[in-house]
Amino acid sequence: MSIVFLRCLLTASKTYSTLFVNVHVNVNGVSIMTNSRSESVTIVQVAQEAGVSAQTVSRVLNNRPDVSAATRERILGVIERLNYKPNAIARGLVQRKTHSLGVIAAGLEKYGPLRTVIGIEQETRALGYSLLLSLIPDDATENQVVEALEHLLARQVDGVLWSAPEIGPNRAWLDSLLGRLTVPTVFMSMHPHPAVTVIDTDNRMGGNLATVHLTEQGCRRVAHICGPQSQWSALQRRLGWEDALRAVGQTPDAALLVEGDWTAASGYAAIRELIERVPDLDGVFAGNDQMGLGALLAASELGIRIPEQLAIIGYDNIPEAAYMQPPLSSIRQHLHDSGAIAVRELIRQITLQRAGNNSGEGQTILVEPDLIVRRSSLYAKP
Amino acid sequence: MSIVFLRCLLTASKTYSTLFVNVHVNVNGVSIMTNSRSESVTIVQVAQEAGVSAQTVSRVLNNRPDVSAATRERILGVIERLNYKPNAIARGLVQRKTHSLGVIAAGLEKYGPLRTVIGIEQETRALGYSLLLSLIPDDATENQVVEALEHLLARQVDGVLWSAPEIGPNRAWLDSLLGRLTVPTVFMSMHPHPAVTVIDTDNRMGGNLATVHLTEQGCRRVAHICGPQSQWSALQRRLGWEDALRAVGQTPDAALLVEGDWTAASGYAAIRELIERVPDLDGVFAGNDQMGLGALLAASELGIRIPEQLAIIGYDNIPEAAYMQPPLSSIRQHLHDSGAIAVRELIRQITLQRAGNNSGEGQTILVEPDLIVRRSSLYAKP
DNA sequence: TTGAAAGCGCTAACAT
DNA sequence: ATGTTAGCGCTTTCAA
Repeated sequence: MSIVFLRCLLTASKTYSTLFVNVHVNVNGVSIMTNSRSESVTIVQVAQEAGVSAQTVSRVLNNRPDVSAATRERILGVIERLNYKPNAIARGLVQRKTHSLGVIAAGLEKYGPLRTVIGIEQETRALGYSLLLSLIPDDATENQVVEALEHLLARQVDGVLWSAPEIGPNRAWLDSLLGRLTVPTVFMSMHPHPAVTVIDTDNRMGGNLATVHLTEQGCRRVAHICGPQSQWSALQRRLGWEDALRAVGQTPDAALLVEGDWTAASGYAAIRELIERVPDLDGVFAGNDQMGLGALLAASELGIRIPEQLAIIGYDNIPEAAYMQPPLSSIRQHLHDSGAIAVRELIRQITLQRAGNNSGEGQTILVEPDLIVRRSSLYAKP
Repeated sequence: MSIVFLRCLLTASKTYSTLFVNVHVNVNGVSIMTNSRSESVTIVQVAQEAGVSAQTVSRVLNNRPDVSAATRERILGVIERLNYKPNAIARGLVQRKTHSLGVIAAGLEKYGPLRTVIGIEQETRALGYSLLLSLIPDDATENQVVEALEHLLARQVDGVLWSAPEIGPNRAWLDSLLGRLTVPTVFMSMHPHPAVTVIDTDNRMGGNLATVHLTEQGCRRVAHICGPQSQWSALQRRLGWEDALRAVGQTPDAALLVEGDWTAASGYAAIRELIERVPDLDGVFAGNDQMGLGALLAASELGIRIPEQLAIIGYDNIPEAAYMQPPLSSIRQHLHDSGAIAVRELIRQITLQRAGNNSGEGQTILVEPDLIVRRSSLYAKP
């Protein structure tokens, strides 16, 4: 057994081949035979061993009723003894159904997309399906997207979960995509579209909840640090903010809006910008909690007391929000649930389609978020 | 198109079926035929269309040299025209190689495991493989683990990446697992073992780096908030802490050690505990940045100035660390790289095994972390 | 350079 | 209740 230590050379390019390898330690000649190249057991071998035809074994495997109890017992015994496991690939080929779903996701380093994918995975497995994961960059080119999709389709996934942010209002792009979707597909973030099913959280409602909360605290100049406006969810949150301002008779002011990129760094920069632009700023709705964190630090460095002078609320309700200084109010989404709902909806569509009931009609389901109040938003109206 | 709004009933159980459904809006009868149930194109159809046999098409698909340029061109044209995509399932069945890898992962809600999986996914796709994702709980039972594994193996993955924390020092459990691993497997976190390949970051070195940094700042009473000691990485970080204390002539004191569960909440609680136990505490090495965040808040609430009175360092170097109050020093790991390295190593082993060179010998590769100094650890020795 | 035959492991459809 | 036949879409092997 040898132990090798690697030190990454960060100034060089990021690929493995350019890593500086530093061998430190011992080789010792232990050699345990792990797994001999044993050919795996097939249904025919089980059948022979049990003295029946492969078909009968297949019936047992698929829990068909038309097998005598005695035969079933005997076959189950042989299966156990030979440690036989059905080959899902072969089964998928003949049934034209692989019992696998593909998910195209982006931005897993962010809380929302990640939780959604985790919810998707758990429901997928709970329902007996496998999940093929395909990650694309947030700003993926059409080529990258198509490649990721073709990859999943070549694997004969039974359905696709589209968990990447919609890129811009590019309807043409979407249409080209829809043409390639030869299997049922559910989108996780997308403007409602008559031909597609969308399961999402209600970002506009969430943005509204956050902003109304601030105005109710007495804030009169509420800014918004929004996410990239090319992304549907970020756009909706901003509209929710505007709705809330209009509800108190204000016209959303461009000076109150700064676009960030979801990172704490961008939230930090946004506050410095806003403070300069808007001297009487008294509330900030950050489009996510990371940007909220950056806002908290910037305010602290500028000597602004949160929440007495400036109320701040984030979005996502990440676990860390409760431990920021001060603890950050936020909007909780039910991402895990919406991932699970999407999987169920997708499998429902797969089943329907197989039964020939292909409606072709899209449905949009929006899961409602809720407000979590912590100290950062308890503005003390002067 | 209908839009449905869902409000989650959190007091009820978490399953979809118990969600309270609230239908708000419009149905409109747009019905676009998305994808007709077109049977997909097969190699035989391409062959007929091109006036050749299926084998010749196969040769073109697999870039075999023994096809005349003219025939190749013609076939490629037909493939393009019919929009033919080879069926990877059928190919996998006959070749006994699916070009897919399975990853068993846990704890994706934590930064480290997530980045590792992202690294794995990217390298997997870059090398032309698919990735099947199987998540298990951090404290998975043997049954859950076996089920997840069997699931992947039934799908005929060519190899497995084990990215779940080793649970306890249970060698018997590992042996039972190894017996089931009928395909090459690489572990991401595991004590070195002669029969398995392990790609990991050097957590002991990291723990040591963190602690040495604190002692070099002049801290004399350095506590450690460790992760669950049943997990290999947490255990190694603790040993690194002990190494560093011994290096300055101290004997690690049980009073200086508190076990957390990686959450900010546990870091928060740990500081309150430590302050009570150790009045002259002057340094804390938190086993990850979330616990470090909790520690920062607790210290702040107790009126302890960081770093002047108490130096704190975390681990993982999450992006948010730079925006904590004060910015949190940390240990950066090259998780993305180690994920990528693991994939390469796994595919190497798959290739070797197919060539008959099954060494059966394990190798351990440790990627070295490095220290990131920010304000939280700049202790001012009294 | 190309084609015909066989078969990967399994199940659907029809036998009996 | 059980077996036989055929074939999913592709590649391998061998022959031409």
